[in-house]
Amino acid sequence: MVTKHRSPVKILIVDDHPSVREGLALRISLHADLAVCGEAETEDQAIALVKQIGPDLVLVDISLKSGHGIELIKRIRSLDPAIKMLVISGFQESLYAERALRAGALGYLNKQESNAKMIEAIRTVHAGKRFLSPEMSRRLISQALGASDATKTPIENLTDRELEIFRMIGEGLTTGAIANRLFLSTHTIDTHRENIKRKLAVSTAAELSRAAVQWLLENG
Amino acid sequence: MVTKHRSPVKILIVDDHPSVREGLALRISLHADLAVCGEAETEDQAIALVKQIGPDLVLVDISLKSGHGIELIKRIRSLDPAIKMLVISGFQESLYAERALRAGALGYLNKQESNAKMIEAIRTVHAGKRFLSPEMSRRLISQALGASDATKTPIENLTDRELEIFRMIGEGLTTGAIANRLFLSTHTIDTHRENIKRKLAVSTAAELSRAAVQWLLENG
DNA sequence: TCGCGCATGGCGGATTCCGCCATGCCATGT
DNA sequence: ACATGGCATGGCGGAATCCGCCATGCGCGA
Repeated sequence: MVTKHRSPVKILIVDDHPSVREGLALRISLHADLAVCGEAETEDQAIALVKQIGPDLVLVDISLKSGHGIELIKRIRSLDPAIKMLVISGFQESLYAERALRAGALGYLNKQESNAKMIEAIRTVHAGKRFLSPEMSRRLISQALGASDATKTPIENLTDRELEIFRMIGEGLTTGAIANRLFLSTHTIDTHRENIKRKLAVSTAAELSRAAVQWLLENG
Repeated sequence: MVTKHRSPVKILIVDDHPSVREGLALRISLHADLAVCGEAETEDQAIALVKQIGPDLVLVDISLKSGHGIELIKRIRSLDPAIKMLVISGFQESLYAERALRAGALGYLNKQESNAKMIEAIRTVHAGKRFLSPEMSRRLISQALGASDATKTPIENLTDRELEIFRMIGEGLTTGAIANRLFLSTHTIDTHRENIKRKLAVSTAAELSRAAVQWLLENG
């Protein structure tokens, strides 16, 4: 690819909170080399905009209602691997960060970070380099070096899909409601519930619900 | 121009996400009759700023890490009952919303709401009137029309037996397990569950479970 | 005495739970 | 190239639960 000298980086913002989107857009627009080229509220909106305007970089809020943004990241990567993605999140939990990075994002940023840090992250990711918090880096490195099991909680052994459903259980959704929201059979949700229960070592639906609500309150 | 204008409403924003604060501040600053006079990240910071600058209205994110903002609302009201408070939240959960309103907030707004809605909420609350979502209003009204005492929290309207069962639900016990422990028929537990659901204004078993776990975690 | 809240429990249909199995996909290793 | 294994999807059948309705009895206050 030819390096572009003057045209600003086209950035697409994906977040389901209008206030967050506006805040991010404002902060970005203060820099001449960056330009917000669109905003999306949902995963489908985001995909449509990616196809339509072909952004250079997508800023994804990982705490989207459906799919946690992980699915969105996967879809964007499969659409165009050249598009850089930076994940922003309110969770300090590395849980989502690691999944997001594995799915194709180049960087991970906490919402609490300063404006300057965010701009730095955007520029770093746009240059094709990873941007991680020091603690994230440390954790991933130590994990790569071997001692992966010790630091993992049972929750981290859940697959992306399982975690998504686990969160919905924690939000108080019924099996049917989850199936509807994900356009899946209730049998599928049943199976996922079964697998989650096994991984978390709980035996009844009531215990599963309790674990999900508790985890969500502590980590959401 | 020699217009005789009222001084703008002084608004203090309390939220632990800088990006959310900036987004809110931007949206507010577009209106001449409103002015952001300060931002706080923590409960203590908020109290200090309230004492220092005496805002007309405080915008509180209910999902603060410590105290869920409820304690903050109580403290501000005891400092100066004239200060209006509007609660914003990413969650539609009635448990916190209702507590917030009872603690002294005048309005409750979901983060997903449009800019116009938020400005409307701010002006309504500043005028000393309540601002609630249709959903919240419906719940509170149906609750008021029920046989419950509106001056108490929903939980306090539970009978001893109901509270006992509510706690067990929160511990993750199934209907059958509760029946066994109390030497009662499962039908009896069913009826109690039904009555508890009505009093707490929730509609499904999943929501009941969520409310029970949440309440148990917050109260011994 | 009358009513009302409270605890108890039954009924029937809808839904969910639970363990089991099957298929298809894809990444990984040999 | 092929085997393996993890992941997502979803069907089956019996058990349990949920859900709204109703009924009984008891105690307490108007």
